[in-house]
Amino acid sequence: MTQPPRHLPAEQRRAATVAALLALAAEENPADITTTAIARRMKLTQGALFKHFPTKAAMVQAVLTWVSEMLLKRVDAAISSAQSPLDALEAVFETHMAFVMEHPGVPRMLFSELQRKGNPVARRIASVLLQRYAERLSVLIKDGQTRGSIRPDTDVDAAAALFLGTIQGLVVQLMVTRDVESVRKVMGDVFRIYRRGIEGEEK
Amino acid sequence: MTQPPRHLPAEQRRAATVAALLALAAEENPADITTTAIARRMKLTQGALFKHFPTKAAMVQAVLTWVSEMLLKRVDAAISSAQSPLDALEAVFETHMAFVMEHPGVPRMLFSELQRKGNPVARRIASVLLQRYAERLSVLIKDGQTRGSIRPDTDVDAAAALFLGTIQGLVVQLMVTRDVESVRKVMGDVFRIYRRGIEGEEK
DNA sequence: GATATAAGTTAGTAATCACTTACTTACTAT
DNA sequence: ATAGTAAGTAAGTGATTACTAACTTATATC
Repeated sequence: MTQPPRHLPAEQRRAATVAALLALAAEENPADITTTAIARRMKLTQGALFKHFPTKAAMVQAVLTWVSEMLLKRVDAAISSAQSPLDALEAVFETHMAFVMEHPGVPRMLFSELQRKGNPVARRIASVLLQRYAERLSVLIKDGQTRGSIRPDTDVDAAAALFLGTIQGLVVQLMVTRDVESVRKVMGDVFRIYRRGIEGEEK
Repeated sequence: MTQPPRHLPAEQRRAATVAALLALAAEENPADITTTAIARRMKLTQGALFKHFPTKAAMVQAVLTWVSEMLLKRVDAAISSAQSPLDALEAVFETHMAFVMEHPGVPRMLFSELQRKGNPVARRIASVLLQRYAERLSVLIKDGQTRGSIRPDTDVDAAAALFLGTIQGLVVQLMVTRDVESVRKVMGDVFRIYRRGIEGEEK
């Protein structure tokens, strides 16, 4: 057992803080997480955190920035490796669900910050992420329509909103049951229904 | 202008507290709402609240109980007035969306409490609500399958999860944009995609 | 190996939280 | 009318919060 060294370079310590905050967000309401709890998780005193972040809000912002970059990177990779728009949508769905199941704190954190009144910087990061995500979905759906694999009368905004809804519904289920396996089992069927909902007449 | 009387019977005061808490939940993260804020909204001193509720948690529980009763009542009414399972699903969808748009604090409160570690009573109320809701959906979907209006190979749990997802996706959009009109405009199209996803071959 | 500095600890701060207590006001029943 | 009680106020309580200041330890550079 080699425990991590007491002293860590600033950048690594910041990364560790992001990880700790995200791990805690998986367990309790992000709004209830204290700086003391974050420090305890990192086996650090609370004051040490403020050598690396000016405020608690800055820690939250660091998490959201990390999530934004990570998620969009994975989503873009999924899109570019797919053959068709419908395949791309499925790949994005699977990538997103995998990311969420790896990091259950992610949707909770996002949701919590979107609800919040204060900390407009965090709200902005979260809402820009959703905007960019929706933009990519929009492109895929329109592309599918011109290729004929997606029904031309499908409303693009509705299809994008429902795509996020497929994930959200599963996330809610994950939050209630806290059972990753049951979600993993049903997620394929959920996407199949969505796919059928937007699919064109023939393959 | 007749302002409400300073002294209110206990039951009415409790109802007013539920309304105030729900109204505040529409504006900020439910976890950040203080008893002082609730009292201020009711034009009452903070101490007065504790004449009617033993703890703040009890206030939250009262809200969740109110939401549970109200939502299930409306959902059951929608189901019983519908002609077919698919119509019933659409009626439930519209009823639920109407309820959420009337009371934007509802999904936020539910979500917030489902995330929370403590207050297991509130968590239980919320999770029982979702359970009962899912049970009703399950009945409708199975009924539709025996009647042929819903594809027999549709996974019932997946269809129920995605039904909640249709609403969740719109709720998230509502939280981000805070624009009721744009949501109202797109919700019909969203349900149409869902319906198409589970529908049987012919009408 | 001395030294500068980055990283961490300890022990605070004021502000804010849920909740309480002692007292006052309004309503109701006799 | 008066007494009893329900409802509300004012001013607290200790606990907890994010954040800070003074001091200590570790690490890297020359």
